[in-house]
Amino acid sequence: MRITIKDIARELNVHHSTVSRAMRLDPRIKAETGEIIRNYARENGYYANLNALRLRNSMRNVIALIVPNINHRFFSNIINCLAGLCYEKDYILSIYQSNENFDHECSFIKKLIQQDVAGVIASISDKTTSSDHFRELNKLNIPLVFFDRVLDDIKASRVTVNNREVVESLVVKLYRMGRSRIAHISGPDHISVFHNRNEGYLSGIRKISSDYAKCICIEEQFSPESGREASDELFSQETRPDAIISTSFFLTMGIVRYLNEINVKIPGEVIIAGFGDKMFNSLLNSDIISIDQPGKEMARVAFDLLLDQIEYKGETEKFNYQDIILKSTIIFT
Amino acid sequence: MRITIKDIARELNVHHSTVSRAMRLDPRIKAETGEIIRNYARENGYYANLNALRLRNSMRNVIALIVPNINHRFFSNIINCLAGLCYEKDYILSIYQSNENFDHECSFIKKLIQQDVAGVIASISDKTTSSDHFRELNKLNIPLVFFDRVLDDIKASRVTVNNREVVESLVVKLYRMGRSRIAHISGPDHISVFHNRNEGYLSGIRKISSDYAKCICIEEQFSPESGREASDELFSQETRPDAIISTSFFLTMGIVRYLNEINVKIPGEVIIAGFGDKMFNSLLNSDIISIDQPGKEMARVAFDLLLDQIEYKGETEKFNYQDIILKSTIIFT
DNA sequence: TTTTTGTATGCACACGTGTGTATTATGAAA
DNA sequence: TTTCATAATACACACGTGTGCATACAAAAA
Repeated sequence: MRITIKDIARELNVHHSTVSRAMRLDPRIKAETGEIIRNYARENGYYANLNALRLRNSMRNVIALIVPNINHRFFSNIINCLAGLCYEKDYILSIYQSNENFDHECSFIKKLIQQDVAGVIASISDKTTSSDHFRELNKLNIPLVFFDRVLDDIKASRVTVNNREVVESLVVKLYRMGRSRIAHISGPDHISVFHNRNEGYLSGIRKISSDYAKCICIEEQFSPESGREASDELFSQETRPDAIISTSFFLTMGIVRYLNEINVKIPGEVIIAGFGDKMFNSLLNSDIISIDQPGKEMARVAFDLLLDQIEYKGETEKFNYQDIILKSTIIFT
Repeated sequence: MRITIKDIARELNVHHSTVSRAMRLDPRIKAETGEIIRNYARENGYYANLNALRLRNSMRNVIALIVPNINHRFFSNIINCLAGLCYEKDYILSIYQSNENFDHECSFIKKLIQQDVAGVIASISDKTTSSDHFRELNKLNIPLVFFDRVLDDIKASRVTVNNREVVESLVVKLYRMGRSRIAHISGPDHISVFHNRNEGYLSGIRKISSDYAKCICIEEQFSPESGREASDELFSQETRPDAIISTSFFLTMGIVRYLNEINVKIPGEVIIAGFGDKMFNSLLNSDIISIDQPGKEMARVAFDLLLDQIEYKGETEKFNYQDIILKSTIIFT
């Protein structure tokens, strides 16, 4: 199959260690011999076997990424950024998609460990409640950084956005814009992201002392349909909302369509604020308020934190895990 | 660091080969001994070293995927599907993003070879004109399948969609709908996908014997801005189009916005047909005709073709490379 | 008891590389 | 020619695992 240093050695009647040294330009090999060997290697398409190298040097140059779903703008953006960063630093990025499946997530951890990865960057599935499988990484001192959807009870750095604060301040801002019946269409409360948004929502409602507080947590996969159903629930009640905060673009799609159908004016009768790209939100209706997540920055910070852990050589117990909270921005125009 | 079979062997006063056999449930190891060993291994968190396994068994369980850009719905959808397929078949999917950069693509090939991957699935960058770097894979008998954006002069299977036919038939259909000034906003002609669409366009125009034929090839990255500029070019000429075929969603965004601004009615005055998700296209205007790419099927077929090559044990020269052309569907509603 | 049969485990090598140390070859000085 | 220093290369082992074969030991048959 592939040619090895032993093949070269046999062919040129030298020892394989000589070939090895020649390839790494070791000065102990005579220049002339080195030339001959390297030429032969080049001409015969020699490639060092990475598995052997890794074994020999216990080399780790793979960074693993676990995400719930690649086919999702937020995550594919993160991947895009991480891919670039890894390329620069000569790491290989191995991507694992849990598909919101807890068992897959567990089995990935095992594979990662076997792979002997340098470190793991992860955003947990929406079924993940226990952190036992991740704790396995701790045991083996494999660096771990969570982003966006995080677990708390485990040694790891975390990068999140200020979900709590941004929703709270959004509620207050909507109140100042004259809205007091503000609804919230959110995700499963056991996921950190949505939990924080829910908390922010409630705390905002308390601040403005409104007696209208409706928070619908969508448990299934976000889709226009579930967005539509949630809005229908809100609008079939006696008191209707005059503002809705939506936690995902696909939900917002359903909400906007529903409102169009029942002829409710945006933003006149109901203001819509949704998490996600301004560009995509404005496709639905240019008056939607967008809460933009700093994906690029998140990737950068997560990567840097992971590298810190990878390069840290001191006592494990003393490592200073970081908990970085980035700011998302509310775009009104 | 991590515990090895040698550590276990030393601890339990047996030979490491005994441990190895015990772990693989070799019947030659006494049940009782096996139990003791496996228990010890479990309790002490033993994980087989994959690099050693790979070296020992010249095991290849990594499939590499090269794509121009992960953060793109078409590709992220493909990745999503491939991730699932790989998971089922116990392959690890290693994803490389060329970022439309030729040098990155070349350097990836080298890394792939070193990695000793089982096979490669690739969609080339828009800068790639030579296939020399991919030919390196041929030399080493590393299975290769192209999808969507393919190279011709190389031993590989290919999965594409019937770009030529679908655009040709679309032109004819638009003609039957009463349109004769059909424009085409496309991508770089040296990329197979766009080349075929362009050919289909021209051939369609010939079929309907129209004397209006405007094909604008966007060379830079697709964006709403470039879509807008292209439409502006079309509409600032004396004869205006009454139908536009757009090659990408982001272009379509720009086109639709431009038409809204200059108050041209869709589909009354101009019919818009765009490649991409029906769901996204209809966000822009529910009357847009969508040309849907069978992403899931493409992933499935590419994966199967790759597995065929991987599992093929006969003479390399005799392998029957496939050239599969899938059908994209035109969605009118 | 000895021989046979079978069972349980150990030994040695292989996979491809890299490196400390030993060995040989080369040339210069004695 | 011998001796020594130095340059050039070979040897042997290690990384962690798996496996054919040899060995050891026990039980059953002779």
